[in-house]
Amino acid sequence: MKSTITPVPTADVTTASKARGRGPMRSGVVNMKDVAERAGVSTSTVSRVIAQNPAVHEQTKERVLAAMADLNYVVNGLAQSMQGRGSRAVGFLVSHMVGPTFADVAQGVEEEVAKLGDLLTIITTHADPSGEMKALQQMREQRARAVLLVGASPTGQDYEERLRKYQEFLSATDTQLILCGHQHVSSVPGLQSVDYDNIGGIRAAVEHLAALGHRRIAYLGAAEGHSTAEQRLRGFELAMKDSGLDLDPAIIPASTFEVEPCEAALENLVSTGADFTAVIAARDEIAVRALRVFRNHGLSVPDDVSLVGFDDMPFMGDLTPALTTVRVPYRELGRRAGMLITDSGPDSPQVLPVELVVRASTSALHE
Amino acid sequence: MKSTITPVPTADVTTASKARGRGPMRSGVVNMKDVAERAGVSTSTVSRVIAQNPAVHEQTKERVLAAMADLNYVVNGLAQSMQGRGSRAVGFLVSHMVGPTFADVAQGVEEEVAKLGDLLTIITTHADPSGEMKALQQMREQRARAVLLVGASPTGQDYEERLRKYQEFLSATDTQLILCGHQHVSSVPGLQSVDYDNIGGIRAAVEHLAALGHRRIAYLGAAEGHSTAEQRLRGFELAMKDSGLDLDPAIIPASTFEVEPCEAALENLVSTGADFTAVIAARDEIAVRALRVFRNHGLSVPDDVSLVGFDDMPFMGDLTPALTTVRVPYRELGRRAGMLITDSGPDSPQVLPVELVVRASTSALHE
DNA sequence: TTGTATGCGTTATCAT
DNA sequence: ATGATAACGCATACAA
Repeated sequence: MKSTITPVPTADVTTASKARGRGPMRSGVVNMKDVAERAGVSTSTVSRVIAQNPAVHEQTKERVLAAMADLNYVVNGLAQSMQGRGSRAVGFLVSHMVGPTFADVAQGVEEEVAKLGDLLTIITTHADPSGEMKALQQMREQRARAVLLVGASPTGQDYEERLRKYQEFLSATDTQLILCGHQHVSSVPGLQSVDYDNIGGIRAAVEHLAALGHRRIAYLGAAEGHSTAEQRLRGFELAMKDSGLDLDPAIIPASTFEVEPCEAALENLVSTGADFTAVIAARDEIAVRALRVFRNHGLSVPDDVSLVGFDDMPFMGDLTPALTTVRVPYRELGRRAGMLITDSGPDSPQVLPVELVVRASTSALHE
Repeated sequence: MKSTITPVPTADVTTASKARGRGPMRSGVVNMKDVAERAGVSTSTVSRVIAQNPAVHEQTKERVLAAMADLNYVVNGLAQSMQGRGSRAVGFLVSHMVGPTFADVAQGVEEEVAKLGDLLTIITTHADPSGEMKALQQMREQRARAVLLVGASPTGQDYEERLRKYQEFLSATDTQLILCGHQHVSSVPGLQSVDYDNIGGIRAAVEHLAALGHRRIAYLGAAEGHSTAEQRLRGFELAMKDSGLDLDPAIIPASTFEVEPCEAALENLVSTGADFTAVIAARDEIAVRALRVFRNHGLSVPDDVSLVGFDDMPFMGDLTPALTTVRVPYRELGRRAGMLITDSGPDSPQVLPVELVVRASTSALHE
């Protein structure tokens, strides 16, 4: 029968309190050498047992395993990572951890990288270049396998320049850089990306409204300088043109991707009696505000005006009226990004399709 | 003038391709020794510069800094951590990364631990003991500073036993175990916890309804075996008693904490003409379904029946009618957990207060 | 102020 | 099948 020693984890180890000369103190945690001594073998053998190396005698292996159990041994992953195989960290950089879209993307990534035993490290950058650099530096120091830049970014030459710097920055530690939920940037060599079809989503919305007879479609969230906002706006412009509809600046108020300014802009549109029969909101959160504005003004959705959102956030189908919106496969987006890291997906830039979910907030134009 | 050498990160390092005898191959990444040689100093000096040790001559320091820049040197955080210096991992274990509550808690934790330079590692356990153990093992191997068990859990002796095991398990690597969003478990010594006031939240809901004249209050989400569900149900029972109201099993259908069964239970209640004037849903998501059921049956909220939810998820104020619900400070919950790790908060078990947000779904009982 | 020597815990190579 | 040894990259005690 096996011995039933109850080990006291951090104490009673042979060398625990050994008086030593130089260098830092022992952590007090059981290490491989302790196991080796207890099992009467060398550390090499212990290492082999851990690595499941078959070239270990069955009996020896059992002795080692027993020693490990007795001493409550836990292999040091940091030391393992130092042996060249690289660390198992995958960095997930996001401006803020906000809402279900973040959660879905993160979940998708985790599902994939966990398959290989990689660890997802999430850092918020506060939408700040210096925060971004700080996070990248941490990921370099951790010798991360990959870093995901998740979500929208400022647009323009500046940012591409920054990405280029990031890419070079990370190359010093052989860390892969991946854009997730951001249009592909071809000017940065070696930069991979996974995105979803913003343009197609807005196009679907426009075509849906056009098919219902709408010709005067307002757009909320028209903004420059924000990658996602620009993509969606561009989609709107393209689709309107392709549908033979007029792009009237009067009902495409320039604002930001934020909720408040859009609400104010719509408020203004409604108060001044602007001419439109439908509204496309660049984000569900804007659409929700629009709903509120219309209600305040005694306007009925969809009888007086049709409304389409974007993202299909939770509860959008539970509003009154239920919101017609564009569903984005955020979870799948994360999964694809993860597959890029684990080499189980194609290397070419991916753009995931989105889907228009038609609900009650849109209806055919009367007469 | 300084030299303007453009360094090629992973190549051209003096010892990069040195033929060697034993051990693993060099990673090819610039290390401290490379920097030391280039600066004409010892690695000790380089180390001191990195550690901001003031006992380094200004000129020497600049030479070292220059060498680091030239070679594109990045300190190895893993090696640092092995000396007890570098940043450490903080594990965030959650069954699924779902919704804004998860995101808020995680954001709160990150805010705090980032202050010490620690890294937040998020792992999903799939509500599965073996997944939990796997995650704990990974965190031990990473020598994590702390592990957070986030969210509800199964209840019962079994689970407390498991927690005890977890605690002992993690003690082998000096890793702190913290419960977050779960009632304190005093039977496990050394186990810390941060929770919010489920009981008080439901009590506030009951008292609000009672003040409005309601006496027949139904409860949706009455379930055993789920820590949060049990807490809230217990809060309901206590508050009803304290308010002098009857606990009628007929309108407290036993179900689960899941949405579907609760919806079915309410459907049944309504169809059979059960006697109640108000409903408390144990979660907002259940409340949303209740809204749907009432609408389908032509019942008006709050005219025919008042409704209260719990969590104050996004958009609850945008429903029709706007939902009265209990707001939980999830972000602050995360922050407190983080403070436990960084030792900037009290060690005693914390229970954060919640707040009833009164909106349109509740109203005074007619006559 | 700086360098030397040693240790952190692991794995890979070579030799037996 | 097993062990001795030399890395991995860094930090510290001590000597100078």
